[in-house]
Amino acid sequence: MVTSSIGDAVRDRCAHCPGRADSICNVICDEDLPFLAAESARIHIPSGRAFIEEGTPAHDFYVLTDGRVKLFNLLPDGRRQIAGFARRGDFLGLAAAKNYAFSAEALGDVMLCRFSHSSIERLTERFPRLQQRLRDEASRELIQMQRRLVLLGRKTARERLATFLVEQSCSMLCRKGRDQLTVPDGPVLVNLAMPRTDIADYLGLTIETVSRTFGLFKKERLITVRGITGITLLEPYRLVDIAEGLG
Amino acid sequence: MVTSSIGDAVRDRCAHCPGRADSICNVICDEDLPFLAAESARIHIPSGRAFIEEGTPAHDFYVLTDGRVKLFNLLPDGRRQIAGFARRGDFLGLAAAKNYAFSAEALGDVMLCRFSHSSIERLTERFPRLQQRLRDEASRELIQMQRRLVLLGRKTARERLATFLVEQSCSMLCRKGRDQLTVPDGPVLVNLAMPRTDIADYLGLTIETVSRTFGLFKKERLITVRGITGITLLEPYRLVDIAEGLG
DNA sequence: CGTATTGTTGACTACCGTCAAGCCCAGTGG
DNA sequence: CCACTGGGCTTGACGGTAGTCAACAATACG
Repeated sequence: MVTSSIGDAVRDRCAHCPGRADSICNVICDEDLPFLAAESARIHIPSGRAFIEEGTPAHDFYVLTDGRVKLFNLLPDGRRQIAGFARRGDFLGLAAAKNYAFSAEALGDVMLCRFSHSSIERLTERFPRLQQRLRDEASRELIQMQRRLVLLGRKTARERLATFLVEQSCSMLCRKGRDQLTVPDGPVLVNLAMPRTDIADYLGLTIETVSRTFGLFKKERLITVRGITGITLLEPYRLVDIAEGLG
Repeated sequence: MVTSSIGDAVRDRCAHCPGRADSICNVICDEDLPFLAAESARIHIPSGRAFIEEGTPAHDFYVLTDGRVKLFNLLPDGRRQIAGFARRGDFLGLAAAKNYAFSAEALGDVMLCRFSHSSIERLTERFPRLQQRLRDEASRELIQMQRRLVLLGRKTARERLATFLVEQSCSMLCRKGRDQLTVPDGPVLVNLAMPRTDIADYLGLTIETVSRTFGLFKKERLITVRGITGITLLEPYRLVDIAEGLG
């Protein structure tokens, strides 16, 4: 594959995983692509389909190459907690021992790259840097988890929704930047692209509370809403303050 | 070091980290102990002392060789969320990128083994199995985190405290078994060994709610309390049901 | 255009948080 | 030995935030 810049070279290295520049496949040299291809399989998941079920034997890892995925846990009576949303380039399956510790469902159409655990073993043997990448991925997730614990354990509904909006806007603006809550001074358009039930189950609230809190934000001129999923953050910095409990 | 059984051999392998049989040091062969010793430092932390502060540059990993540690995050106004409690054999510092994503404080006297990041690099180069161990450690933590999200996002105060008690009893009974909520049929004695504020901040509740819920459990003959920290679970299986939302 | 699904709004409720008083117990000093 | 003190825990009264239930509106879809 001929490329003109380092950025492109990295991005285009793997035909299976064209996502993030630091995606799993990009620790691998060009000449090894056939080896990589032999160890993975491309999979298409239609919208709404679950493809990992909590408690089932964990045989595979996945790299999300296109679309979005929600990861969640259920209580026996049906209460649901969404642990997070995965995006293009994300690695799925680290939160598993013998069995998966979560369920995963496509949010819209999804393309995945599947690697069996034994494939990953072979790949890490051949590409030691991959081990490091996996550890970094796990660290990144652990950091996010800590923030989510604070959100669910100690924040009010208002703070939770503000956190969510800022988080979403960060992840839209820049893939790498979503780990810190930095936003521009001016208005930001965010496309939530998920129903209210998902927002509620992610924030540990009910859809009614989510709806009411959106209403408050509108009334306070913090956001404007276009349709259902199109949200414009009018004063992102104020939302950041609210998210941190300073608003 | 002369040992009589495989179990002892594994346990005694590392003079620094005598904890779990699968502790970080035990991927290392006997003859390499001097190398390991050169890469780590033993540290004593007195009760109540904080030794990792959220947001500070992350230079080191730690292995907890004795005592207990609480890991937590703070909001600017002082609200605290305890993310978890580390025990002998646990690995600390994976939830960090450039900076630590959490603070850590000794719960009672603590002995640590400190490894700089560069030490870990050298160690993983020399002992590739260590990479695998670190990944496993991260996976284990991620699995726990998922359960904690459900607890904080979707469980009632009653369910949270029941979960906590079962969790604690599991971790007391068997170091490895704490990932599943299996308890004996008969009464179990649990020593909480932490103040109510810590329980509250771990469960996302107030100390008053924790206290009241303990009171309810007593009244329902689910537990008996000796002093402040000595709890006997009279019907562990019923507590498990409550923890899962079935009680 | 009609139906179904999803979202919004309102009235009411309940769980848990807040505030305050009192308790228990350990440690201290008279 | 006992009173005193202080910190952590418990208990009670009250209030607020978010949940529940229900009706209605908006949107999607055939």
